Amino acid sequence: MPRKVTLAEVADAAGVGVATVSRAMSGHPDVSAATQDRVREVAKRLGYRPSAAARALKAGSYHEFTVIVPTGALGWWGPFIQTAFEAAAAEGYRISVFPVGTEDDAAAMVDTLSLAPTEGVLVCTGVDQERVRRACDQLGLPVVALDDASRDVVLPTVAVASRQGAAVATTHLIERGARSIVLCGGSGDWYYETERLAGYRDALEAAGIPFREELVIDCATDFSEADEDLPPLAGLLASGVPIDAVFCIGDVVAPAAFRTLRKHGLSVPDDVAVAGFDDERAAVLVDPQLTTLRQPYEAMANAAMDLLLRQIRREPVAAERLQLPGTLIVRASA
Amino acid sequence: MPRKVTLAEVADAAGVGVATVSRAMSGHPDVSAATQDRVREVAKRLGYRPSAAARALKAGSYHEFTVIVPTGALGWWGPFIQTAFEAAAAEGYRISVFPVGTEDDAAAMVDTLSLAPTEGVLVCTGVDQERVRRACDQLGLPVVALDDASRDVVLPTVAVASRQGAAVATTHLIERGARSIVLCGGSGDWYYETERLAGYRDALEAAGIPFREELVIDCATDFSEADEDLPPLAGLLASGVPIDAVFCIGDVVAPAAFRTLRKHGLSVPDDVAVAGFDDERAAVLVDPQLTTLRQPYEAMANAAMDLLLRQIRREPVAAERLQLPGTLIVRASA
DNA sequence: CTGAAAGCGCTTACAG
DNA sequence: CTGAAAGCGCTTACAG
Repeated sequence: MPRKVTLAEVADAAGVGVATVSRAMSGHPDVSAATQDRVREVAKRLGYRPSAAARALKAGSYHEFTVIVPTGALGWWGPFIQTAFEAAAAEGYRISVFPVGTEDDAAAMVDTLSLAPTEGVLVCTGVDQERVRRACDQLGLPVVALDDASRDVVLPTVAVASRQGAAVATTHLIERGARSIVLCGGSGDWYYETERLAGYRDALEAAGIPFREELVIDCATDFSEADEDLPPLAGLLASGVPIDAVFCIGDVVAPAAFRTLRKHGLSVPDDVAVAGFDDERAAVLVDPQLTTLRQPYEAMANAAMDLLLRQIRREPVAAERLQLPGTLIVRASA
Repeated sequence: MPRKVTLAEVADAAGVGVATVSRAMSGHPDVSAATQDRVREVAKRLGYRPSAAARALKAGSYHEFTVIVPTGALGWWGPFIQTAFEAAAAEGYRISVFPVGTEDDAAAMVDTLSLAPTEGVLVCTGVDQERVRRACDQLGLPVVALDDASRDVVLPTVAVASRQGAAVATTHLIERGARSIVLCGGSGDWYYETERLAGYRDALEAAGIPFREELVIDCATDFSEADEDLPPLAGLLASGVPIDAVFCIGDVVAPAAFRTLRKHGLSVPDDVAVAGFDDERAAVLVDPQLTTLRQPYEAMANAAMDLLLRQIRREPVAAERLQLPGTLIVRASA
């Protein structure tokens, strides 16, 4: 491992001034082709690597954004991060992914960020937006949230259109003949939970199917994707209520729902059609594969990057939730 | 968004010199408690955020490592990255995750890295080690690979002990009564494929069960986790060969294997016991949940960080593969 | 206990 | 087309 080579050393070796080396390396038009070639060749031979720190200090800008992602959901964000990465690269920015264990690490995260060479933060989780707002204001750091969970939005926020998406998925189940559709929903604490419930009701209403309270169950409390089964669904099935479809508020609930249905002798999709929401990895791993409402990962990533870049350029951005429509992906489960 | 506040401005506002502010902010013992408090208070009020660039330039070190991860497998690396992140933080290093689309982006990746404020690279994928070696040598950048795929190792490398792990998993199937164990393996191009095949054979031999060529099938060619089923396994079942267990060379193969078995009227684990390798997310999503050999994610992350830090400290590290033992996780599939 | 000054490695007007 | 010099924002001997 050779020690660090500086611009000055390259200049010496090439017999020119540092300014010329700097220009040659950046392809400045004012430098003669011959000099440019020679300098580049020397730089390469010496293993010259420009100091990102010196550059950033000069430019007053790091060209780096930080994306905060909950570790447990890293996979979930795969397609999103890939697009964000490309969108950032197109503007000359790198992306540094910063994994956090839980949402409550937000405070600690911001402390760390105050030392990081970053120009903006993209928070991918339902954090306490108020707290993040204060922390980022304090540091003078632009911030954008990818968040369909927080009720109160005080950050520029990007999300899927939950209500509309849930209606599309539910309507698909209805079109396939379902009438008694269970909603494996949440406890209602989060924004997307109430929105997707509303979308589910919208679809029922549009089809003239009466809403039945007993078909809406809370699968969020104490839920873990590693759970063997889904107790609330098991309870409903044991009660003898006949059902012909299940709409999972998130794909992550589907594997446990499938196991529970199978355990009760119900086959998917013949006895019970199932649809999900997200189109994350779980959707293609279950048997049968899951019909689901795909979140617009690419569009959300582009929108989030745009919101960040606009703040960098000092353009005004509103602290409101931008909701982008998803797409129904039809697979074997419905 | 306020503009950037510098040390000099804080010094002015606090009525002291910049040196004193610098010392006060870093908690230097030579500065009086009164001054320290006052400076800190002013800094906080002004929203002072030290320039990471200026610090890094002064210190000659960024305190940042880059982890290169294939986007498609982001989720797979969740537990690994979390541990790596913590191990790095304990040494005052941040970790920047750099997603790459395919393994062949390695070249492009290194170009980008030459501009990034990083002090070391952790490559999490079976890249062309020769190429990465040359690129990192050129840049004078320490590098460690997490790689159980490459045959030729020219980088300090960390991996799971594949052969031993495969033997443990296969032995477990044998202990559960299996005698005709299919190996859903690979094409043999990669190191872990031959190693896990060897482990499978070790277990058979130890149990006195003859090895049968026809039970080893290639599930790697053209495989995608989104595939409905596993054609090689379907072919084997159609041929009428009786089987009582399946060992999947990676958990990722299990979902398609489960669908194929079910389609052929075979139930898991009653008719066929199944075991996997990795213990990644797929293992808990399938029905029934998968018995599998868990990779030592935490130990691998700690070892990789240690290898990187030793290079930073100019200690010699060998370009060899360190193989760490995994753990059998027993679930319902076997 | 505190401050003035040098210097980390670049880029970019400015002067030739 | 090229170079000497200033300055980005810090930290840290050095001198009080």
